[in-house]
Amino acid sequence: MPKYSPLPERLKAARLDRGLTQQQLGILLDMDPNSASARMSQYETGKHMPDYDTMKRMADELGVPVAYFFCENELDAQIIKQLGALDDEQKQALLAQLASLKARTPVIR
Amino acid sequence: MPKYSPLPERLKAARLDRGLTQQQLGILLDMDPNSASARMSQYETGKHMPDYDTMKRMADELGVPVAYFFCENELDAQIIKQLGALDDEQKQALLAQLASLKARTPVIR
DNA sequence: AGATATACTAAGTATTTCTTAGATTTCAAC
DNA sequence: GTTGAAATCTAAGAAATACTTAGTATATCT
Repeated sequence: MPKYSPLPERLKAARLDRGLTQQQLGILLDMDPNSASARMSQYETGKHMPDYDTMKRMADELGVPVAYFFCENELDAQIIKQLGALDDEQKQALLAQLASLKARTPVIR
Repeated sequence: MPKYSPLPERLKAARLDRGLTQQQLGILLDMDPNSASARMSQYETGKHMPDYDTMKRMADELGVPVAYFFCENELDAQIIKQLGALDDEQKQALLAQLASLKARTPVIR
């Protein structure tokens, strides 16, 4: 029974970017230090799924949006990760651009 | 005990966009018709959280990425929903634009 | 008011995650 | 290539959560 979710690979990538061990990250998320390692491993191997509150703490600690964990391909993942760096004004401009984009390619002026 | 997640409001918005009742959507997702209504209601009221496989079927049926359910504000939600309409080439261009964007506002040329 | 469609909820059952206690893997130093 | 330590992983019972059932509540017609 292969219960797929993209979270394991996204979580691992974001954790390694920060140079943290599974246990270190778990402890930063206020997990019991005795179970932090096991839990984080279960998440990264896809054995178990964290609840939303845990995902939110992970995301905040790792500097990505929660939505990042649910991107099924690397391209979407990179884009959504970059979104976190934009302010609302920039997001508004981007949205307007996307809305008006039906066949054109976005470019920087 | 307020266990927040953005999924309920996103799910409801996407479902209503499609003009479906909770039960209709549940049945489209292959749920037992006898429990489809109760389950969908529990998701939309935030009582329970669906597993990934269920979220994936919801997303496909409603025409949004799974990541859409995890956007905490309307702006991010709209942007991520629009992302689904882009092909890989357009996404690559967008990513390049975001990567080089540190203070500038994106525009269409 | 009555009928119907839609949404919601309590409670028990079923299923999943979390904790515990270790086993396995990785890897640097010797 | 063996040792030791750090990191990751895993089985199984305890704890928590979702799913099913059966029904209640709410809204909208006629």
